[in-house]
Amino acid sequence: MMNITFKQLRYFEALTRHGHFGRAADDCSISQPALSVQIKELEETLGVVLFERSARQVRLTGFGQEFAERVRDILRAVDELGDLARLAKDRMVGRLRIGVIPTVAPYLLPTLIHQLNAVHSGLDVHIRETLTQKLIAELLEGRLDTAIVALPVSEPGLVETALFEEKFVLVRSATDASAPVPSPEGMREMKLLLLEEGHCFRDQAVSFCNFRSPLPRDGLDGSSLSTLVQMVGAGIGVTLIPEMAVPVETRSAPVSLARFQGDEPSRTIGMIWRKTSPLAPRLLEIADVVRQAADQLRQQNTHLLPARPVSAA
Amino acid sequence: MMNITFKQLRYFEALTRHGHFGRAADDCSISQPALSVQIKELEETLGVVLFERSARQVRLTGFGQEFAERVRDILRAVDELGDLARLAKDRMVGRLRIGVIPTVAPYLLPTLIHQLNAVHSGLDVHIRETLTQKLIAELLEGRLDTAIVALPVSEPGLVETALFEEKFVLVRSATDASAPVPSPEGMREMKLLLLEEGHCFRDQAVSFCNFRSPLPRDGLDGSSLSTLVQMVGAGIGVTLIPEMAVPVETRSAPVSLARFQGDEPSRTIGMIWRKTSPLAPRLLEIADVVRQAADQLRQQNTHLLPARPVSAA
DNA sequence: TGTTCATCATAGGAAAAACCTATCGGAACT
DNA sequence: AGTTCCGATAGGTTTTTCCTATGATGAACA
Repeated sequence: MMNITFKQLRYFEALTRHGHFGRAADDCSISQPALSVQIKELEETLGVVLFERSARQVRLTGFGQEFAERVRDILRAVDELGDLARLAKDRMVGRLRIGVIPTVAPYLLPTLIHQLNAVHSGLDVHIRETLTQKLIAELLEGRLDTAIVALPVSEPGLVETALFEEKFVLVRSATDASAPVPSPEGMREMKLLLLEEGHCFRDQAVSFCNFRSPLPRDGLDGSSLSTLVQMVGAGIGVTLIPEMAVPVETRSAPVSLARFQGDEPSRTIGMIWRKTSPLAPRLLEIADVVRQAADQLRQQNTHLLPARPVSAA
Repeated sequence: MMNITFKQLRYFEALTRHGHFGRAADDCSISQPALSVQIKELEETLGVVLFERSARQVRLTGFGQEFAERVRDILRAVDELGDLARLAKDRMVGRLRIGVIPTVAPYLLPTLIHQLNAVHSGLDVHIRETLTQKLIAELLEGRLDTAIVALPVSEPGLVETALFEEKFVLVRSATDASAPVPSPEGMREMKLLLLEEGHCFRDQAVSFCNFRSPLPRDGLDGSSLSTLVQMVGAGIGVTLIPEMAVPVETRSAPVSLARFQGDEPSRTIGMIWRKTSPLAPRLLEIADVVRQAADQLRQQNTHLLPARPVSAA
């Protein structure tokens, strides 16, 4: 036997309102016979008569009344589906799950979240802070919509877009403030404090110093940039941090900052998401917001950063 | 633009369950392309992408998840419509509004309601007791499903079916118990107590006695059979009541009963409903139940009724 | 690195459903 | 009786849905 269709319920509802086949049909912009047939088919499908037709009027049966109440609820729910979609289409709406690496999150997020709320109010932002590898895994599993990491990630299945570049600065004990800035090679002679394994920033720092073989483990890896800077302030060694971390991390420790000469070390921060993500257009907009947030941060912080020494050239 | 259809929602729901176009299509007993097309059409109607398709898996988007929850609710509600109808079809169910005239209601209803509950449990019986004219009006307005009245009513738009016939018996003061039973003509010499205007039973009594002109109003019309019998017991006059009323009404008054000789007065009680009523088949069943109830009443009461005097013939 | 496999999308024609115009039939009003 | 109103029915047309066949793409495999 036939199935109940949505049209039938719409026609049924119109007929309950008008109590008249012709007028209900007009209301539905179809001919009267079309409506008659659909109502009849609905009744046959149900096996129950919904209307009592007399020459004078069309009236709901007892069952029809009960039926009509439920139908109204259903039609309203379906209309709401459309509304929901229309809203989701216009303003960006719903959950947006963003992953961020630990060496970026604490510095970028306050500004970023503020901007996101301003530009896309109604967006429900969820943040996940963890290492790049986990972010990529969660992204691929569909548990994140996008992630902010250091590029490149070169993961097939993901696309990446650059957001900004950030240079690394040298953090030394305050007492070393006037000492010459070492070259990358010179760094090898110094006690360089690094983040734990798994942080991409660790690898970036190591790569800059051209260490060839695995570093001797000395048990001094820090779990955050904050820890590293505190250790430097205690005179244990030197470290690198990204520009963006400067205002937050160097405020409360007796350290001095220095830029490198020549090619300064740096990394590119970017956004990644699944190639197949239907959010892609939205994510491009989000990426713009992130760029603006980073710009804003940079401008606020310029005065805190050390001037770049003029190269000897 | 297209409208959302139930098919689309059904297909959508299947796809959320299987996460695989081919298997979902199987589940819906259609081909994979048919399902693909419908899902795509749904997405286009909404203007929102519901699924993220990758080579490995088909996953709901954030919006899709929200959408899916609502869709599930809607589909369940639609299925319940079918269930509701199936129930209504099988056992007789829902409201049944019965009107009954006052000279029948008090005697028939206790037994009838009991029987109805026994035979059609789940039937929600509403009773309305009032005069025939009002019953007919309410029936025509659709505020009653059927009525139990004295036939004929001869109302175009209504059909009638006979239920049972009931004879009228004479109620006299207990002191008149051995007096001869008067003929219809003899009744005219006696003080006959009647119900108020509007009761069909009044007209039936008057008609039996062959009164030609309007009766002189003497302010003694009773509002119920019970009142009339009490008045008879007080020696004010005589009256007629239907057999069915005997057990209830003559228990507590000093009156005697007598049957008439020759053609006993009587009336036919029947059921009426709108010609157009879709309940007609059900009402025929109900009518049978009423007949059974009346039979049962008659059997219970035989011993209380006076024997019919042998005609002089 | 090319091949195969799995999976979803697209195309074109066929089947089914929905619709429209015209007409019938019954009830009510004149 | 004639007329009007209104819903049901019939026949043919348009629209929608579906199926088979095939394309396209990315993943797994050799």
